[in-house]
Amino acid sequence: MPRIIVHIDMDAFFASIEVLDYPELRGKPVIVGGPAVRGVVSAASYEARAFGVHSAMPMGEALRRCPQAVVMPVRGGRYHDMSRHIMTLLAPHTPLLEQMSVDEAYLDLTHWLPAGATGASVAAEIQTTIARETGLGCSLGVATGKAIAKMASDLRKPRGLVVVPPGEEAAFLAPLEIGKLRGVGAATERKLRALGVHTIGDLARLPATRLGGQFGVVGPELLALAQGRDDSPVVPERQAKSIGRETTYWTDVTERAVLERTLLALTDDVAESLRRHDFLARGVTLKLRDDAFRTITRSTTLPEPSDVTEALYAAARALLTAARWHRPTRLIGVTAGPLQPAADRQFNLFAEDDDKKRKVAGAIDAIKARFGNDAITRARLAKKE
DNA sequence: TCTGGGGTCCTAGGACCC
DNA sequence: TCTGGGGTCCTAGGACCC
Repeated sequence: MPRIIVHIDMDAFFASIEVLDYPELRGKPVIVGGPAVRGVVSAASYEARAFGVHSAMPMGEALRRCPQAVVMPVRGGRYHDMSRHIMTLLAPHTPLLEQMSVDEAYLDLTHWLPAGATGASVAAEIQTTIARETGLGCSLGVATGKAIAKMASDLRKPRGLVVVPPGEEAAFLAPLEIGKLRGVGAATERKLRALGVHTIGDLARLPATRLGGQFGVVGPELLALAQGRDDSPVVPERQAKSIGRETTYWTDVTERAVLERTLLALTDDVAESLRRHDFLARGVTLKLRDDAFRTITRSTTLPEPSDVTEALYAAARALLTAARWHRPTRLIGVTAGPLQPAADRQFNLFAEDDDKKRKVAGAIDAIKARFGNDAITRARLAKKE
């Protein structure tokens, strides 16, 4: 029996929420994004897209293309709240609901269709419900697999609904540009075009032997997808594997003390997130990017899995020292991972010190939860008045 | 044009063990 | 004296996605 997978993708999500909250923006080109210097576009309204503005574009370029655009800062908390509301509207349709990001989800309706309903009718109902309950538009794709449903939802934005009937997957995909295939980014697109592959249909017709070894395991996977075979499952709850924080400076930094201070603040944030989600990290990765956009990472395994700032920061700082990094720095970041549930914490004679720090950290977390993040901070991070 | 911040997965070499 | 082969873990980098 063919599966019935629905992909839902909110239309210009961040920008649409800004228009919702500030109705005077309706009909205007709206860009949600970071600062004009070193910022990028997070979302653009369709009016802004008409000028060639799209997400991930450097802000300077976006404003050159559309000087009259209204630029709004990113309000992550607001989008997150809206996302949760939308998921509660999707949940009644199936227990097999996989949230992919703040504005995207998959539903597997194969065994959850009400009598007399079809994938298309449920998708249409979802679109209507979301518009009524939130005032926001979304596009949907219905197909026998996730990747194909996603490509379908992408085809007629905004407020589209595209159904790919079972058996018509390959025909649906064939005319699309090769770069539209999920898993084909800039690098793979370049290599495929060099082989004369310009559309998904070109790839589907390519003899497997012509792919050779240059695409690794993804080669056969891309070929299968191009031919319409798409059987990855909808997985409701995925285990997080890492938690990280990074920041780009307004201007490059060379002072070691500044790098360390930022690293401590980022690590503090990561540790708090670990505790909030009941995870222990087995390792730490430091990330640095220089003024020429060259990025390096350095990672290490912790002596004991941990969720306290002191242990994570000691490791991150040691990595910074060992990296012998003296370049002008534009970005610094720290990631904790791989993760394990805190319930797996081993009794350890040497972990008593950690245990005290965890109790202090837990008390601080509680104060932040009650009075806000600014209520308490480390002496080393306190702003000098 | 001058490139954010949050992630996942794959590759490849070397260490280490049996 | 010079040498196998498999398995697993660790680390660094890169491709990709939203």
